[in-house]
Amino acid sequence: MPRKINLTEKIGQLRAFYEQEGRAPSYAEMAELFGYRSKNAVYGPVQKLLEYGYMEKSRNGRLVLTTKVTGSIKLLGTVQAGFPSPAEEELADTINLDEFLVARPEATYLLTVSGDSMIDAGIHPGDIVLVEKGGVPKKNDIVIAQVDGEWTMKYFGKDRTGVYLDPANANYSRIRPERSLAIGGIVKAVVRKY
Amino acid sequence: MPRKINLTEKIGQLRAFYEQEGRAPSYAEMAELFGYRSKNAVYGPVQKLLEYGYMEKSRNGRLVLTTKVTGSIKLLGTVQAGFPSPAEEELADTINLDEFLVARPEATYLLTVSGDSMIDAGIHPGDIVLVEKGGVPKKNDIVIAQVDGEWTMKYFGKDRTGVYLDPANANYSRIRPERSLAIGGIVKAVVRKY
DNA sequence: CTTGAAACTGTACGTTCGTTCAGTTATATA
DNA sequence: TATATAACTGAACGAACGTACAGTTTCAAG
Repeated sequence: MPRKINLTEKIGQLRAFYEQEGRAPSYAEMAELFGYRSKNAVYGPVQKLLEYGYMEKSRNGRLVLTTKVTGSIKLLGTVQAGFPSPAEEELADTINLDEFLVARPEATYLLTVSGDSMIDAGIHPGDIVLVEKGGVPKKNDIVIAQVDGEWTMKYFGKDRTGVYLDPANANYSRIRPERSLAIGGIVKAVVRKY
Repeated sequence: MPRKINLTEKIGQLRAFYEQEGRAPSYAEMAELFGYRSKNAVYGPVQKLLEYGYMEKSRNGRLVLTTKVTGSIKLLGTVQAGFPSPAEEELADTINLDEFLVARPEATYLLTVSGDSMIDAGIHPGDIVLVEKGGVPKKNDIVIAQVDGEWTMKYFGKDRTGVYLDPANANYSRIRPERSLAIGGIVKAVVRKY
């Protein structure tokens, strides 16, 4: 039987290297990083890392680290089921919030929320919304819209009469555009920072 | 007077390269990317890009792109003031949500919220919270805590009697740990994806 | 038009890159 | 203990790398 190679440890070392250098190590650097005396020795582990999606090969043969290594947030397997104990450490992939939240980077921008018209949807003043331009809004999507010249954030809706916009706040009421309606984008995510 | 070089265009080209290759281009690749016939010609622009923080030099002389290029969300200058028109395009740096939200990557993990005990704070079931371990909670911080053996998310508080935990839901009431209290972490951000 | 400064070209050099190959070492199973 | 298998070493190769330098082109100010 072949010897066992500890991938988890190497992933941690790659993570440390990336945090310092901002790039993937070369084969020679990996040899040093992993404690080999020959850079040829890393070909095995690299093959495994490629297979499991921790790195990819760029067009010129150079290696590139993926989100599973470069992401900044640990993804704990037990998160969903219960709360992980603070003692629980080690391994686990990392995730990148951008890739998680942003589908079309070139069409996405941020807005800081002002006003409380969507507060019953859990969107508070000061929150940040990720808005994606160019899509076609469906019923109950939250949209950024310019109604009769004024920008607002509302639930999108449509019926026989036409398009309407609903607030998520009992103090405001449904809006029906009289002259013009422009959709600035669809709200894809809300972020609140404490 | 020297000729003017268009940095904005080059940043866009770098962004496109990074999106495809997942790494920074070499000097030769930059020459091709920017339309120069000599890779020496890129030294000027690179100097500017370094100066303005769009790239950095790694230890071995290789270039590394920064968040301003690799980030996935456009940062529009006019966001705060009004809503940007969908037509508005071009330039502007990009931002990376991870760097924006996560201060200590090695101590941060994600939790999916279950239950409605924090709903009045705009934290709904299914939302994702970023939890940072190891800090000392202050009054009104939202914490993940294990009280008498059970994990909950609550507002943290302290008075003469000791530590207490407040829900953000009128249907629940203040909790005072009777036997044990363990702080699993402090909630640093809330993310909701639609 | 003249001129000077910067942008740009083309070439060269030593280093590091990814890759290959022959040979050695280590270890789990028989 | 013997042995097969994979891990690992060390050396070699052409290609690509970052850097340096001398020379040419470009363009705006005088």
